[in-house]
Amino acid sequence: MDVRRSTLSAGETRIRILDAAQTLFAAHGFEATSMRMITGLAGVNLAAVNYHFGSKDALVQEVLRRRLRPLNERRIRALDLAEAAAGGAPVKPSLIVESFFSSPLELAAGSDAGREFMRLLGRTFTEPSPMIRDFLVTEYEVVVGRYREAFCRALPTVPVEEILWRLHFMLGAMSHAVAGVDSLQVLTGVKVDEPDAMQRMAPRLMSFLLGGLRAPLPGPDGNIE
Amino acid sequence: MDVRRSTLSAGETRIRILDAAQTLFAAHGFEATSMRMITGLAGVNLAAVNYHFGSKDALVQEVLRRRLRPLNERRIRALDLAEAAAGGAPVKPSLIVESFFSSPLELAAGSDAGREFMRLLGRTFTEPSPMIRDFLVTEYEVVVGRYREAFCRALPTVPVEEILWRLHFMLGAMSHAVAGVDSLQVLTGVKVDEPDAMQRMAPRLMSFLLGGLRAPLPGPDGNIE
DNA sequence: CTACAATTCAAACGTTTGTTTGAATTCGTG
DNA sequence: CACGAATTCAAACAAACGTTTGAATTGTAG
Repeated sequence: MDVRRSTLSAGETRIRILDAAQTLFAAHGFEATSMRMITGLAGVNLAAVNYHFGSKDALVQEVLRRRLRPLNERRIRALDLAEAAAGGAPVKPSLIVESFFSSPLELAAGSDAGREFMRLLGRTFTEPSPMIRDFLVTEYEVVVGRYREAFCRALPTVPVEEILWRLHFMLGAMSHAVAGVDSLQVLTGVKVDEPDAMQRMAPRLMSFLLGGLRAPLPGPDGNIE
Repeated sequence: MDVRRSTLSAGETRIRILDAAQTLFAAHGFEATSMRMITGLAGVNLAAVNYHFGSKDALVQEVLRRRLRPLNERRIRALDLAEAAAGGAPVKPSLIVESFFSSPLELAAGSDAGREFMRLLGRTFTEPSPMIRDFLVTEYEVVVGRYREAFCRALPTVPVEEILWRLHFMLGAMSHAVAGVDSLQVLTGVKVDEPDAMQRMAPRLMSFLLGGLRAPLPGPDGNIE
């Protein structure tokens, strides 16, 4: 009848499902997004998800993996470059931080789909579901290991536990920042929805992270200063 | 048969539901927690939730409000005290930060239930549901307004937008830190589940937040240094 | 064109969801 | 005790969920 309804050009259905799922997961969360919402937005049959991905859980993983894997690969390459440029010497902490955080910030700033995915990813970190937790552990295993080692080499006098705490805090700040967190967005007046919000945020976040990383360690009895 | 099954001493049912719901919401999220799970853990009849709270959404709000309202009231009082001690002069930024963040950290460090609630609250910030978003906006309206004003008075040379960004980042770091974020917890080796994890984390987080707050502002073209 | 594999489709599957009902029970009070 | 209000209870409600089915359609090689 109309322009090729039948011919979805091989793999088109898969991609339309992934795109629709990413949008809806970002907007409503995993649990609150039904298969019918996904297939409805994608314009495909309800059974297509189970045919192409096997289950809803598998679809969730594929939606995340599709963008997260290239993202972490870029992080690895960025660290490779930094370490190569440093010769045998440790990489400067600020450069390590930049290598880790510039990729997601660029992704979020690059396109609507990128911002949408980073918002989804930020929320995914707080998902309690074991299936998602296990998935994230697997996907982040290598990259976190590499960066942890780089930090330890760059800051040999700082106990490893302190480094891990700081890394934990930095991840939280970035994660929340790109996730938008609409509620406090309204309160603080920070509009993360606007297209260029990420470009304006990125340098500010980077400065904040480095400031936190360089902060004095708390004393043994918990005093800060 | 056993010790007063029938006499739940007036209001006991309400509290048992709230406690059970808080535990399950923190463990599985709002959507993934069913009414039958809640009433099952609480040991009450399925219909009790709708009788005492009206709906599941209303229960969610009450679970959050029960602990969040006193928490934000303590924040207000802490700022009142700091401003009174400063006379008419602006309150030191580090003291403002401490006034805002020490209450939730103490709550998280004080008891298992406190840690459980703060974990739930941290996750709640990333909930996309409009009902939860609106609830949070209402609950945080006053306290965020007060602290925003205090920051602006303490840092008159810093543009208000920069202050809001920093506040946004600090909230994110704290939120993620207390929420646990099990996935990266495993990767970084930071165990947030242990009872004394919050006591050890609090001074470290506070130092990180102050370091981030004091970081140099990025240049007009986005350069940090 | 034929035949086989891949994909799409409408329909239905059994469960689980939040909520409601109306009777039974318990509580507070005169 | 006795009464009306408050609460509990087992049972059922319609709706939505993820998934499966088997036939119909489409794509691809021989």
